Formats: sequence, C-alpha cells, structure tokens
Amino acid sequence: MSGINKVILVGHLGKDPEVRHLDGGVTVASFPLATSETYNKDGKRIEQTEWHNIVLWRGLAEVASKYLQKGKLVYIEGKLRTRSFEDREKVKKYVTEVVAENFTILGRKSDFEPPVSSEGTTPKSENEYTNLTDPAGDLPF
Amino acid sequence: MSGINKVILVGHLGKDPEVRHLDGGVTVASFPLATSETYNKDGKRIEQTEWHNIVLWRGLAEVASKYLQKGKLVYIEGKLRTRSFEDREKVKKYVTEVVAENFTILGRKSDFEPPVSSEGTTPKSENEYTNLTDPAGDLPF
Amino acid sequence: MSGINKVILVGHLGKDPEVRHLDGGVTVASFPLATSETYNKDGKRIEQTEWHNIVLWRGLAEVASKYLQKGKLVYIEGKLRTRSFEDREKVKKYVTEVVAENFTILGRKSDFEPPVSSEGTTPKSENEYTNLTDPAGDLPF
Amino acid sequence: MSGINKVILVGHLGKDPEVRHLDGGVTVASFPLATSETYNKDGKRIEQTEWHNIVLWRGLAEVASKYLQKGKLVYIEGKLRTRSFEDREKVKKYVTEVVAENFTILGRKSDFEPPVSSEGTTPKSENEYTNLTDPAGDLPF
DNA sequence: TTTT
DNA sequence: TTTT
Repeated sequence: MSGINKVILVGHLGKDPEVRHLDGGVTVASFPLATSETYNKDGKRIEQTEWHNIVLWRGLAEVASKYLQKGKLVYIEGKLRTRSFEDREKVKKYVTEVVAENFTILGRKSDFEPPVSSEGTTPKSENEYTNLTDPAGDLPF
Repeated sequence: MSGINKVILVGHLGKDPEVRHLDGGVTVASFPLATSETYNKDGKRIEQTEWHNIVLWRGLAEVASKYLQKGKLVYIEGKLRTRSFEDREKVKKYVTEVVAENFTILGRKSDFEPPVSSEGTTPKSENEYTNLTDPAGDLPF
Repeated sequence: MSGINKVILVGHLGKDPEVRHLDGGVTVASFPLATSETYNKDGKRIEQTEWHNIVLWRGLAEVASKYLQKGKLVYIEGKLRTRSFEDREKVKKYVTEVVAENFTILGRKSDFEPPVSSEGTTPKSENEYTNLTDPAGDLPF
Repeated sequence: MSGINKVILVGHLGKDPEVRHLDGGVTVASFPLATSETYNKDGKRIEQTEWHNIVLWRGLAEVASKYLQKGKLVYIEGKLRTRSFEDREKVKKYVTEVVAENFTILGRKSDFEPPVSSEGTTPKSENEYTNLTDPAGDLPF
C-alpha cells in the first residue's frame, strides 16, 4: 500500500477521440495529447513535444467524445498505468497510458460547443475564454 | 518535518501585476487570479469564482510584469503561505497567498507578446494558441 | 470561466479533527495541517512550517473523523476557498481553507487503525508503512 | 507550444538507485517506484500496484544515490518522457519514464540518513517522521 | 498526431 | 521489484 499516482497535463489533442463500446456496454475513449515545452539553447528557441496516450472510461469517455476534438487545448488529470499486450507478431509489448479522472477544456467559448456543420459563426472578442469541468467523471450539464 | 505544499491554478488575471522593488533590489510582483468552476444546480448553470492572491519574486516577478496582463489565462504552480500584517487600525490580520514558483501563459499567440501601443493587429485564426514557460524562475529568452 | 484550483499537501495533523453536524445532517470536519520545509541558510538547517486549515465534507468528513488523529502524516488533495465571516466584535474577516477532495494516510500500519484504548501494542518492524485512500470521497471499506 | 507535463507520485523504491556516469561527466540515476492503490471489490480488499521508471539527472541523481534505498517511501515530482530504443534483437521499443525534478523522502528520521554498516541503532519513538527536499535539483546541505 |  |  501507500501510493499517490497523479498526472497533470495541459496540451492539444493530436486526433479526435476514438470511441469504443466494450461488451458489457462500457464506453472507452482514447486520444493522443501533445504537451510542448519551449526552451532556449544557444539563443535558439527549441520546442520539444511529448506525446501522451490518454484513456477515458464510462461517462468521462462520453463527454470527451462529444466535446473534445483534434486541436483543442485541454487540462487533464489522471493516473499512470502501464499495461502489456501482444502485437500482431505475438510479441509482448508495454504501453504507458494516462487514465483520465477529470478534464477541462481550456480555450475560447467556441471550443465548448460540439462541432456543428453550420457556417458563419459570430465574431469572437479578444479575451473570450471559458471552460468545462467534469469532476465527477460524468455528464456535466 | 515532512512536507509537500503545492498549488496548481489555471485562471485569469483580475488586474495587471503590481510590481515593487524592495530595498535590497529584490523585485516582487503580485496580482489577483480568478479560477472559476461551472456546475449544474437544478438545471441552471452556476459559475463560482474563487480569487487567489498571487505573489512572485525576483526573476519570476520580472517575467510576470512583462508578459502578464489583466485578463490573460495562466497556469500557475506555487505554494501556500499565510502571513500576518497590521492594518491601518493596528489590527492583526492574516492573508493567505500563493507564492508562484513557475507559470505558463495559456492562450493565443498574441497573448505572448508584451502589450504594444500600435493599433491594427493582424486578424487571428480560430485555433491559435501558444504558451510560455519559465521553469527555472528566470527570464526564458 | 476557465479554471483549475488544486492543492496538494503532505503534512501532519496539528490536532484531532473537529467534527460538526450541520442542521441538514451534513457532517463537516476540520483540522490544522502542518507542512514543513527544511532548507539551508549559512550552513544551518532551517525548518519552516506552514499551517493549513483543512475542511472536509460529508463522507470524507466521516472517514477523517475515524482514521485521522493528531500527529498523523497525510496526503491531501483539494481546492482553495476563501470565505468571509464576522468575528465576535462584528469585524469582517477572511480565512482561506483547503477543502479536501481526497486524502491518503501515509505512515505505518498502526496509523491505519482507529485509536484503541488497549495497551500493549505489537512491536513494529523498521519499514512498516501502509496507506488508506478515499478517491470517491466516501467510506472506503 | 502550450504545455504542462507534470507527474506526482508517492511510493516505495523497488530497488536501490542504479547510478551511471555518462561520458561528459553527467550523473544519471534510475530506479523502479511502486505506487499502490487499495480498493474494495465484493467486500475484499484488493491492492493494485503500478510500477514507474524513475530517472534523475545531475545533482538530483547524486542526492538520490546517497539518500534513497530500496523500500523507502518517497514523494516524487517530475514529467513524463517516452523514448525509443533498440533491444538486443534490434527491435524498436518504447519506454515511458518519469524524469524527476524534485523529490522528498517521507518516513521516519532514520530514513533520512545514508545507510551505515554499524549495528545497534537507537530505538525510534512512534511518531518520528522527517523529510528531505531538493527543490533546486541540487545537493540540499 | 497537436499547437505556435 | 516496494510496502502493508
């Protein structure tokens, strides 16, 4: 016993969430998240990007599939989990994922709406941010 | 002995940073930061805002005074410190502050530049974010 | 909108939790928590202690009242909340608290049992730690 | 750009740190860390352990090699990094590590001393905890 | 594979 | 491979 296993990320989705429905009816969503760090080396600005495998379960997966899309900036809180699997050649491999326990969209108001087909959105003012939290891991509205 | 004292905030500056230079030449900056939470009560969307007193020292204060302004969205990492002071009526009072150890601007590219007097900025595209990190607590460029 | 408000503490309880039952039957517990930091100044080891007001609600308050006592080492995750109140002289005052959302006892096995009146506890081996988590904010067993 | 990549762990070392000195004189240390979670399933207490690869650089590696040993309870703060390497069969593999930026021993006073060969240690009192922090990533004393 |  |  004795443990804290916590991950806090702010980054952009590299792809739309991929949603699967397991046999028991459980929903799982996953997507890659990029967190980038900028630092200075010999006067040049270097950007280093780290990619994370994000996994969400149940209600949180449902919310993610509805409100998160490729490119969005998101705060994610979760825990690390390394699991093994067999690839196509039956070789045992390991992958480390971040199992999300909570997420919040960081961005402008338009980022909080599910994408629509309609054109002609209202112009946005400079400082128009908003967010969406799902502390309970379930639908927030 | 034995202690972790860590605060993680993402919110908007309520005012421009207020910068002071202490006798020994040390720079201190401070500003209020709002973190808002939205939840559902009886079908209505309630927004609850919490205000935090942010304090930054030395190099981090210099960076803050240059790159942070009222309204900007920022990630702040720091620690809690409660200090006492005497108000004008000589009454002892307590205030809890977040002493920043690190911050990152979260927002669009324009948010990374110090404010300029020139008018006529270039139009921004929808999904234009960027950030600025100062892990070492000193000027990052 | 847009906010993350997160506090992570590891420290010792300064007192036993104080438990109150509100009118609606809701349980609230609170206790002071010390987080200490040791640093070096001119070759001398300086210890600086920060005190935090911890507040717990409902099921988490019940668990805390049962398993936490003065002196125990605990990991606490929560959020900052500043509230105002009137003191006995009707002066408006402010206090900043950490509203716990989760806690974990860090310590040896004996620290996980509610205190008993019986004497003569079993001797402990050198490296005997264990912990107790309450992720859901409710009774964990 | 735009990124926060933060990991917070509390767990026990599965092995003593393994220290290497790279060509340029840089020190790297690494060890496995176990974080365990206990939960209830059908009235049975289930313990699930997650293993993390911890990597420390430079001064932090030196401190770790001196003060951390197998079995000790430690708080670690760092960031995720996934790197690829070729195994003996020239197969490309990936491993995700936690690059530590800070650590603190959590435990009793005896846990803060480097291990000694002498026998006959002084008995410890019940509530004797202490800690050791290395915020700057360098030797703290 | 994101973002700037 | 830790810890209880």
